[in-house]
Amino acid sequence: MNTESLAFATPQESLGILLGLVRAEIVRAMETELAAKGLNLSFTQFLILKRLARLGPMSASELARSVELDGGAMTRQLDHLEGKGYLRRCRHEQDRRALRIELTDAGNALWTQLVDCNERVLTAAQRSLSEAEQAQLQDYLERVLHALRDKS
Amino acid sequence: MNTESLAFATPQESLGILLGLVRAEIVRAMETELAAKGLNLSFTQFLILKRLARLGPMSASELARSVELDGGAMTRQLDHLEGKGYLRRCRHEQDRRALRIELTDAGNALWTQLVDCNERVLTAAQRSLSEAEQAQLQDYLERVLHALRDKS
DNA sequence: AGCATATATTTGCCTTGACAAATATACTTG
DNA sequence: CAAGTATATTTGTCAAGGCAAATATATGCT
Repeated sequence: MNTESLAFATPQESLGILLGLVRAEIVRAMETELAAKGLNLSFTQFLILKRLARLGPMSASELARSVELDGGAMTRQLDHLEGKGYLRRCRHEQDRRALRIELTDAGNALWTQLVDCNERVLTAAQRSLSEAEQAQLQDYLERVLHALRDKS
Repeated sequence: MNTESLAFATPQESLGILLGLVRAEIVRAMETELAAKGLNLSFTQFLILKRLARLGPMSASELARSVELDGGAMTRQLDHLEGKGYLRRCRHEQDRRALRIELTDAGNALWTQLVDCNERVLTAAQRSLSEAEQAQLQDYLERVLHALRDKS
């Protein structure tokens, strides 16, 4: 180039941008890991599977809320994941409006692979932070989140 | 509800999700602030204007890289912002392929309003963190970012 | 100079996610 | 119980962004 106005990188970013950059890198890294295993999953799909694996069966809207995904978008992701055979839409016993989304055996099997990817990426991302610092980072982020949500 | 399986909130989220949640809240808050001032700007557009105001004129692709936005998407955002009269596409003196994007007077005037919104949102977001903690959060995030980028 | 390669911008195509409307149930109150 | 309101899921529509192809320049090498 010429003017050498290095606009890239991260020169004292404001929080909003910085968060976006970090998140984008994590998403990218995760999807790369997944692709390396021959898995064709988006980060969103990974999150959905993670929730189900961690918290067990739940309704589509609970799932949507927990991942901050729109209900409509969730319906379509469920279509994909059900199509791939990783989960099942069952009837909800107490509420006939709702579904009970549960992992299939294939879904559970898949999860064991995903744990791995997840682990590797998070470890790599935080490798320059001590255990204490990692905990602190998490704490700070949670406090920021609460501050934004409770506009008290 | 029934089962009370509180899947919402933020019970020990992994970094990826947490970052997404925080960022989403910041974006939401910023756009709300903007709308409150009668401004119809997306967070992305805000970022573009911010870059130009802070770093001065630069090419479209420098701008795109610095906001982590795809080149094609940038072209379209520039269309919008130029249409609203906030910026101008000029010829780049040294490189006839490139553009020199610069703020118009209206764009600079707008920026003085945006600084305000930006300030308010970031202050609110970090209000439960001390100055020292805010700096530390920034530092941690930058370290994570570097760790992810330099896969050394 | 001639050619191959790299970069800047634009455009077309496609996917994702937000929002709103439609439908089916649930819940709440008079 | 009936009416009104709230919630769950699905579908249509739209805007935003990623990717690839097209075009115009630049740059580097021979």
